[in-house]
Amino acid sequence: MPRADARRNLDALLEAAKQEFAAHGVDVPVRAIAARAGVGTATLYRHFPLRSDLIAAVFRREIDDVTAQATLLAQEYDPGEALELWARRYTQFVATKHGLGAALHSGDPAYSGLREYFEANAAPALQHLLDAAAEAGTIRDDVDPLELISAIANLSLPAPGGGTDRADRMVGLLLDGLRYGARANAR
Amino acid sequence: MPRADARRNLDALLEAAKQEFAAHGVDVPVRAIAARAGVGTATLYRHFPLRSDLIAAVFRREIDDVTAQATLLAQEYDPGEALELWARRYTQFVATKHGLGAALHSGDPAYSGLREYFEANAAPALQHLLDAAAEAGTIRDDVDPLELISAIANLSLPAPGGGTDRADRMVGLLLDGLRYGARANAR
DNA sequence: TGATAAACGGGACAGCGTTCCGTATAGTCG
DNA sequence: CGACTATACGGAACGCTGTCCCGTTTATCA
Repeated sequence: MPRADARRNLDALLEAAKQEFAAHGVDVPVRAIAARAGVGTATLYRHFPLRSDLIAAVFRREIDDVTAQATLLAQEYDPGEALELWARRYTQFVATKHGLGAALHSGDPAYSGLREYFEANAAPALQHLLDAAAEAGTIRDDVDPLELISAIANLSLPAPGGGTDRADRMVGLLLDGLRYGARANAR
Repeated sequence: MPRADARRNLDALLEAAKQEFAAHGVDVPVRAIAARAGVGTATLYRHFPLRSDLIAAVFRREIDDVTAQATLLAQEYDPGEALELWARRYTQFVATKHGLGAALHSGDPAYSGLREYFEANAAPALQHLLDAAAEAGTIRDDVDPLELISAIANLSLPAPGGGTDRADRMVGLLLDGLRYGARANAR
């Protein structure tokens, strides 16, 4: 069992990192995170040997949030509606967390674990939404959740030019594509 | 008129940077680029006041290459074929130049000029291909080249998991989507 | 309460982007 | 052809980064 202060500091670091990332991006210096958490840099590095480990841990938390929302929406809304709502939130999620997409696509092996975690958790949650909607007949049933989630993520990458309008339009188009073959089971 | 040695060094720097970027990614140290070019770091910084300026200059060159290929293909192939071929090469281009997509989407104002250059040059070249193909009746005529080029780029971002298979499949799907409404002019 | 393993803070180190400044040289003019 | 000068040069210096080290503090438990 870890010492109580160690656990306190770990929580403080995760929270401080989340705030600093939101305020100044993932490139914020580690010292700033440690300072906000009220600990020394060595304490940070004891819990997260690499800077990327801390980033991964924070994003893992946020992936958990998104996953949880999927199952929540599935319980409270009609299948088709739940899928639509979740896609919208996911778009917002990716567009907001500026570093996430970049980290997942960086190819840096430091984030391969994060990618696997993402695929292992978010994909099944989406699969559940897709299955329910397909059974209700509102969408086609031949889409791979991993490819769909990846496509949504790519389309949601923040375009420096404008707001999230473009992403919303593209994702809407994608969802219409899902509805296109509903019940028809056409290739 | 600039001094002859200055121009020589500028060319050497661009070539060295291109090679270093290809070999070690865009995060390669400035000193390594200067060393390969056989100049001091100050010389590099005199020509490119910011590191990002050098990156932008190299990518500008490569954007020129892609743009030139579009007009070249338009002369040598049927409209539909030229579009297909160019899309394939563009996919390869984005997938290979690991830093390009990240730079264009980073939101870093240092690259906003690069983005504008890209849009000002590549988009018209693609527009030309699209117009020709639309006139030949092989594709629909209601697509914005900027959105299409952006979508292709996003779908072509290298997926850390596998090769370019996924990107090829997604882009192929997109092109099929273009062909879908050909001559029908259906919304 | 005192022993001790666990955890701590902050300074040290190497490497990065960027700047400074004394030196060398390409281009020009007598 | 040779000297003069603006231009360009190299490399050391600076500040900041991620990461590591080590002497000190503290939570835990007999």
